[in-house]
Amino acid sequence: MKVITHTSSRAARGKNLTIVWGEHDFPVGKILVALMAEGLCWLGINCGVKKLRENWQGAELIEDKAATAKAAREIAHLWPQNLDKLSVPVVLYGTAFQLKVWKELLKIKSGTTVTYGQIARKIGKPAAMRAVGSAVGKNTVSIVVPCHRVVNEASGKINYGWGPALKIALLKGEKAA
DNA sequence: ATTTACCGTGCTT
DNA sequence: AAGCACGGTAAAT
Repeated sequence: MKVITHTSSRAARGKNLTIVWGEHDFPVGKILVALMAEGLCWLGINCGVKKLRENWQGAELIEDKAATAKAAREIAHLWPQNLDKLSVPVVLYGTAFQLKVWKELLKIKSGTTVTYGQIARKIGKPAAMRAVGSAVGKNTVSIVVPCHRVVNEASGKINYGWGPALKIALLKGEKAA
């Protein structure tokens, strides 16, 4: 899987960008797939365009289901084991710190989980697990960048942007496969 | 069992 | 430019 990264703050994101998006079926719900010229820049679960607009403020958003169908089909087909074979490049916009965290997420094997603390240690900032938590939460390409494989160290506390039930469903699907 | 300290980000003042 | 709230964990109370 090809990954393209851009360092930017949230506010600077989306200027002069055209993004096409569409909603498609996925085993655990509807996914909203968004593509820009470089590749896949957003994947939300049951989320609606509102979230997309919040994250790409300055961008021009165009609904075009036909344009996103191919990528969506590929994602549904490759999940859960083979997402790293995705032919569409993944485009990540974030701060240097966020990009580091997201790249760590990409290394997590399907069917396994890591804790926020482990990621903090891996990126050389062992005390920054809270920051890792917020960076994980700001991931824009769910499922492909497996933010759902990051769990709390203690007890069964589950926190997930698209709802805890979805996180469980994703993990269950990957474990079973 | 509660509180404190740690870090990066984005929103508010 | 400074302050605040958020999010997860280990250590101190």
